[in-house]
Amino acid sequence: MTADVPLTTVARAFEILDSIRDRDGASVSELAEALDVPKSTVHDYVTTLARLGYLTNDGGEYDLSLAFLEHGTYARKNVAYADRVEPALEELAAETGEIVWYIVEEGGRGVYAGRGIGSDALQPYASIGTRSALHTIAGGKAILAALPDDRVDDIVAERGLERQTARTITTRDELEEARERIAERGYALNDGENIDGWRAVASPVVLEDRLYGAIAVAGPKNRLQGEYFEETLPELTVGTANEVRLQLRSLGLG
Amino acid sequence: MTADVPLTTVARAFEILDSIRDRDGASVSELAEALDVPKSTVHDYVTTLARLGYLTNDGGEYDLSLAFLEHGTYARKNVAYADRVEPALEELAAETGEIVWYIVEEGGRGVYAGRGIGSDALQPYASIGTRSALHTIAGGKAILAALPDDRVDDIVAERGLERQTARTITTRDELEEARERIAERGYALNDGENIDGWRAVASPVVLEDRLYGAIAVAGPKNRLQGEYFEETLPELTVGTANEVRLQLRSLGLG
DNA sequence: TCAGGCTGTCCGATTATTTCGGATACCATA
DNA sequence: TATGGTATCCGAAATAATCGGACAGCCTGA
Repeated sequence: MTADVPLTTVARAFEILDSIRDRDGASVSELAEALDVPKSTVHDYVTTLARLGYLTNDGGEYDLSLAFLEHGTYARKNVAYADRVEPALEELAAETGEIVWYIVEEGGRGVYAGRGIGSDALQPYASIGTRSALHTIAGGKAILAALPDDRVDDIVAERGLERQTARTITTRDELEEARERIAERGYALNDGENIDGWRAVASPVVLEDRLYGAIAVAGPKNRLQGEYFEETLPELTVGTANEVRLQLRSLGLG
Repeated sequence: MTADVPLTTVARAFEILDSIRDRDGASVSELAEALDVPKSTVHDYVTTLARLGYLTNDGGEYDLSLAFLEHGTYARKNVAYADRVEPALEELAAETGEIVWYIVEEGGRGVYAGRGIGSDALQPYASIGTRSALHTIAGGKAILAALPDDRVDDIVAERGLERQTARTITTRDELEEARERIAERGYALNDGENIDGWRAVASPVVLEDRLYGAIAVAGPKNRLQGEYFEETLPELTVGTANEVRLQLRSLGLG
């Protein structure tokens, strides 16, 4: 049940936090039942977490506090450099009218770390912090193409290649073929592999052999098609990825 | 050293996370020295946190992971309803050209939970998740005016009224006077009480006796002055607060 | 190539902490 | 005022965290 880690108490604390999030807030009894742990034990955890400021307690209903936002914003800035990337995302969003994402790999999954919203953008299906399987999204495929083979091996071994739609890449052969084509062209395309009717174009951000993430433009199939989808958009996306690369270099990274 | 809570192990885990954040990433030895804890103990903590996905480990350098972003985004949506508020913030930002914030009270402090950026906005001094003392910011004063007296007593007892600039409110009498004026007018003004040269106007968002937060417009003193600062901006801000109130009501809250 | 000094990591007995049933207190609602 | 549901408190038993020390890995400079 609890992960096999040195400190089981810490693992349980985060398990409880996860459970509270899944349930959109929860009471002591609710958690005790859900996790099959005595109420008194759950009580120890939630009071500790509440006193530390990581849980709010609204009349016995516990929920995650905004303290996570503080840590999350820090990680976005200092680990993903998303704040430095966002101006370029906004630019590309303004040019295309679509949603633009900055995707970062963490733990073998793709994290949506930055966003730009264009004027024609549809309601986004993800938000900052959302995680997706790398092989199902354009940005993730761009990242997989830029990562060394053995890292890809590890990721596929750990996370698999789960199907999301009829078009999802599900075999290692298909993935390898895609990686080669992406590496050759410098950009990745996605045609309904994650969500039916959605397409995307993505380009990796690589600086001095270090992969930072990928820039992705996403939109509905009826707008992203033909030459625009296959040539214009890739060109723009690669251009933005380059811009971001230079921006990161100017920070002394790489 | 460690807070007086039922589960010291959990407190120590978060202490380590805080310390890593303060140091902008840290190694085992660094943390061991800083916290005066044996290396082996620190090692147990960081490996646990890393295996749970809350720390990244880049060649012995540990740093917060984007997992906090996931939790933080959740809290922003489900605890603060910031995503529902942001369209109105953007509107007000577009109208005024300044930065607009949605401030929420948590643990006796003000948390910047949502943001809209106007076209003339200067580089913001805060970011999403930043916390400020309530009595030093317009949004915080609006919140203090809307909270019941005994809650304010508790907050002042816990957090005090620390001075930030020459103009900061530092006595309970001044605060009480401000609260009355704000409650009467429906909005709060800030004139360099947090940062010299910055002014702000804020209005609380109250729905069926429940206080959700406050809308604040902030900008440089040379732009926010005279009738515009004292009449036009308050009017706009109160209007937006109302809009947000209706938006929250339509969600079935209150 | 090797030594030195710095890391991170592993181990296991000791020790301190967590655990959990049960008792109690609280707070609605009927 | 009783009732059924909560949260909270307590303390002995059991378990998990702790920490010194041993080891391994990795640079750096000779």
